[in-house]
Amino acid sequence: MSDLHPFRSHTCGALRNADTGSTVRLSGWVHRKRDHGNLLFIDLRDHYGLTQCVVDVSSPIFADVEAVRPESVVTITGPVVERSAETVNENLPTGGIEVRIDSFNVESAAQVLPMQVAGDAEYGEEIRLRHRYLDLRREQVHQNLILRSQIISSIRRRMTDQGFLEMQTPILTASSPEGARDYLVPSRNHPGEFYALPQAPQQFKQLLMVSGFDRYFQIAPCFRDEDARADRSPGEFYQLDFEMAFVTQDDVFEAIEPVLAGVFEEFAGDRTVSAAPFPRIAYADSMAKYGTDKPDLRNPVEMSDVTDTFRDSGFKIFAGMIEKNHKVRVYAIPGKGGGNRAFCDRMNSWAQGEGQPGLGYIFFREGEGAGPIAKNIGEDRTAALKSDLGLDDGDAVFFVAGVPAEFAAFAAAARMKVGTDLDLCEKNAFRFCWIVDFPMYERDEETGKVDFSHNPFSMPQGGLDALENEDPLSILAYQYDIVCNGVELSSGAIRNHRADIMLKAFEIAGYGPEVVEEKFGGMLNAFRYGAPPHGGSAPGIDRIVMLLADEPNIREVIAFPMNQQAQDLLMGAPATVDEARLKELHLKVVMPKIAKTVEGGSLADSGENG
RNA sequence: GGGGGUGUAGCUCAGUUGGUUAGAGCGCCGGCCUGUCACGCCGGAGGCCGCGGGUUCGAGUCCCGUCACUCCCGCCA
Repeated sequence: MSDLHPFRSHTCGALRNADTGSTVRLSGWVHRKRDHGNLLFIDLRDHYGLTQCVVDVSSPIFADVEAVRPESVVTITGPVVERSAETVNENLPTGGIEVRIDSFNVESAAQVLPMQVAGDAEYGEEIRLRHRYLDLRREQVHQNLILRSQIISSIRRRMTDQGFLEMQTPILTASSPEGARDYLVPSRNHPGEFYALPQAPQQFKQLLMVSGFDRYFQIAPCFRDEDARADRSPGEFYQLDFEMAFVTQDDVFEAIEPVLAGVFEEFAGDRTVSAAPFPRIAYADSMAKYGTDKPDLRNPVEMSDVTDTFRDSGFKIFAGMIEKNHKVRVYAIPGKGGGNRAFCDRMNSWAQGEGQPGLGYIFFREGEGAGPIAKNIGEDRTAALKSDLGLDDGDAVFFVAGVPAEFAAFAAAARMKVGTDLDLCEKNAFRFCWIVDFPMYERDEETGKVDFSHNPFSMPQGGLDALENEDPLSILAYQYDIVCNGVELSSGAIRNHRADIMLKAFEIAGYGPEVVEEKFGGMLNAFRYGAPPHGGSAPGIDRIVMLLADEPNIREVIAFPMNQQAQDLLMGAPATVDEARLKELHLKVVMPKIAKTVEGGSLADSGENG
């Protein structure tokens, strides 16, 4: 017995009937205790599994075992015993055997737990994050993190196999051009100056291309000081950041499609995955068909423009809108199998709940269209709609009208509502697509100013010539997103590698050369000494894991996430620091003045003594 | 910065029209139990009903404010 390892000869998932008779040592957490008074079972758990251990009252250590609390860490030594036929547990890989507890050592006793590890009770975010080490012992999150590790390994292998070099770029750096707020780090040696944590390694990876490395990737931490969402981790997240030299947009797609398709296939289980090449959808087409640039292609419903059907029609609301404003369009959302008044009414009241005046519809039965709109536009137009949209008796069609940019979000939601409520969506599938041909610029509706619609470092289609001679708002960029099941996994671009084109591109957005030189001078200069045409992308690692783990919240696939207020409840971050540290960093804290009404309506002084 | 939801025992939640002593399950403590695997049975402890104000004879419940958490919009690839 003394020749056994001090902690374990086997893991808790290892023992089988063939081990019967051997003396083993196991260490792990007390998962469950079943105390029968004179007979006691412990399910001992470690990373690898569960093993039932047993002791009865005849043993001198019975009282010790009886006293141990769940989640204490213990070491158990004893013989492996085959279970009798009636007591075999088919649900456990180790269920054919049990370990008789001959010696029992408590390595670390657990206090009463704030949350239980065994079982599948639901706990609030706050308690889970505050005691994340307990939460991470639980089956599901533990499995998610194993999956995350395997996915990242798989990605690394696939990228390396394709000739990409994994390289590291600085964490303490200067502000990058992503457009989000930076996290700043004060400099001790340079009073009044700050480093920024990278929002993405954007400029560095481009500089690596200028340096001649040809194919780079990194599982890159990215930092953005913006508010969180269920699918957006606060503060920091990881991207599969990659860049390639001497490539066209198609070359980038061909390089990354097999990586993503391969990773998804490897971990999809019985779910199906789009085969490469993924469909490529122009931004404008995506907005017209799906109302969004992140279409969920599991939903087969596609919208179409039926403005002409309503122009000068008897349905005066739409006809009037069309006449008044040439930008107004009417989109049809077909609903296969939704051709009954109950469903159409339900959609209509859903739309009202969304803040819309309602949702117009026609449904088809007994060879004709029913509902107020059908009556108003007449039989001929109704019949034409039916055949143009490929609808049959038993189907419905819904209409949204207005300026497309304004109703897109609602139309997209209505499309998804129709698809899910009529059970039209594909299940157990990952459907990828590329969204391409994003506009280079957009007009800010409030200021009227033309600005970059995406990353300012994208190459405009048509190059310098387009920038000099075309309406900026009509210029497209070599800018693309990859979308899976309605989740935007990444955006990327063929970059602008020419200083002259870049200066012109910024000029159109209202930034003079001095601004560009000041903010991006390093990269601009690099482009003046021979830069290869290059491009890349950066799929979000957390979102890939989230999709494959089938989790609705990104915090379920991150080991130690912050809460929605970007606080780490476990480590206590952010936190105040000593005055001495502030002084060293040449910082002085000015607290916000919070106007707080107290009894007499006077101001509290809580903000004054920071 | 804005909107919705939630806040009651260590945890998850119930709590009627405002009504007298605020409940359940899990956990915890004690007792019984030698084949359980969500063990079972009996008993017990445990409450600033988020906090502050108000209405009322009376507030977990109604009103105002505030804080926290969460989801969404803004923001953000």
